[in-house]
Amino acid sequence: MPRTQTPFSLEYILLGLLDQRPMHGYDLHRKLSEVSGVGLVWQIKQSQLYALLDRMETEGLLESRLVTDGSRPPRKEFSLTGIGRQTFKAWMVAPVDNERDVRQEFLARLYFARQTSPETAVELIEEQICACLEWVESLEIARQNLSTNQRFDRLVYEFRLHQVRATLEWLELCRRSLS
Amino acid sequence: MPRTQTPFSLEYILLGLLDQRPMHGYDLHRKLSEVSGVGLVWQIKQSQLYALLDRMETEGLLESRLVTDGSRPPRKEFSLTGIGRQTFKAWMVAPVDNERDVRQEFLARLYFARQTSPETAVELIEEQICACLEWVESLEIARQNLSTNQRFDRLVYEFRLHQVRATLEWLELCRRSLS
DNA sequence: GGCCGCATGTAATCTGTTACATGATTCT
DNA sequence: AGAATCATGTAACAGATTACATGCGGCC
Repeated sequence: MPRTQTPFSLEYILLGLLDQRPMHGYDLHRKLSEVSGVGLVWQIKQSQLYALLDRMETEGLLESRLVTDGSRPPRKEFSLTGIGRQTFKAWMVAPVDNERDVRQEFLARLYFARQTSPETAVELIEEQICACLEWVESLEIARQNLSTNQRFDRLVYEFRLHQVRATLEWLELCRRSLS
Repeated sequence: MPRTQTPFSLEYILLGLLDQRPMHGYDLHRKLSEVSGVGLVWQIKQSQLYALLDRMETEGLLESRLVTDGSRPPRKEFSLTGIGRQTFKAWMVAPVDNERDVRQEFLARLYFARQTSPETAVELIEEQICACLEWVESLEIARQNLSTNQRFDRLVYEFRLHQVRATLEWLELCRRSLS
């Protein structure tokens, strides 16, 4: 059964982790609870995790097999299907289209892109730089169209410009660190 | 009946708008749909708005009276109670304690603080600057404690530092524009 | 006659959180 | 003996979004 909805961010994180190696729920939760790697930018609650894995399996993104290892509790090991892998790759190489998505979503994509290959990461970074430059441009236009009495609005646009410019500087830094 | 839970952000926005003058639901929605003022940093769906106003009234933050104006549909005009006003003021003057809350939550507080008085706004800004300086400090410590092979983690901390420093620069700019 | 603005809502659904249930094994 | 770790879940709820329902008055 093919899926109708597009997956949301957390689903891609799980796809990315399972693309590296098959894992069971507990493993995934541990990985996302670390204060390093993806765990630094995204966490998940155990209850949500198991529900999500179930749903992703019925949606055809994952497949599972039961692993019984001696005396330990049986584990349900998940791995990517073809569609799952394809869906993940497409997500990973695309830049985010909103400034507020840089903090979590872009960092997550970068995490996986870096593990794929330096070239993949550099390409992602460069596309994100392009997107940021467009944001700067439209923010500057919006700011210029304000009348002098809209002082608060000006502060808001100024804030966003500061944030995007800081993101741009950081992206340049990332690119340099990968060459 | 006194309320047990603390209100969340959107409730404060509504309190703030109703502190300026009593309004009915439709008015509030229009105000938050403008691409200027608070509407620039926070929006609300009509359905959520009416549900929220109901809840806030039963919680004792608001009171309402029916206004019938000739042939037009009757409106339910809301205004703040004493507790409502008190709750709002306490929220408005406090800095946010997480970097990701600057984008919406701090900007909203600043919007209302500026309308209260320049002094209120300056005080809020200065407290937020203090909070930012602490974030910078702990981010720098976290970054320094990384081993050289945790390159992704370093990028994450570097990103957050860039964002907080940009926020700091912008806050200084805000302060200057108010003196 | 039809559409837009005014004005108030209900119902269903989605993502995510909180709290709880269960049971085995390993560590102290 | 008791606590922590391994391992999988269920149930209830909260905040927010999407879609829909209703009805009046004024304008083109």
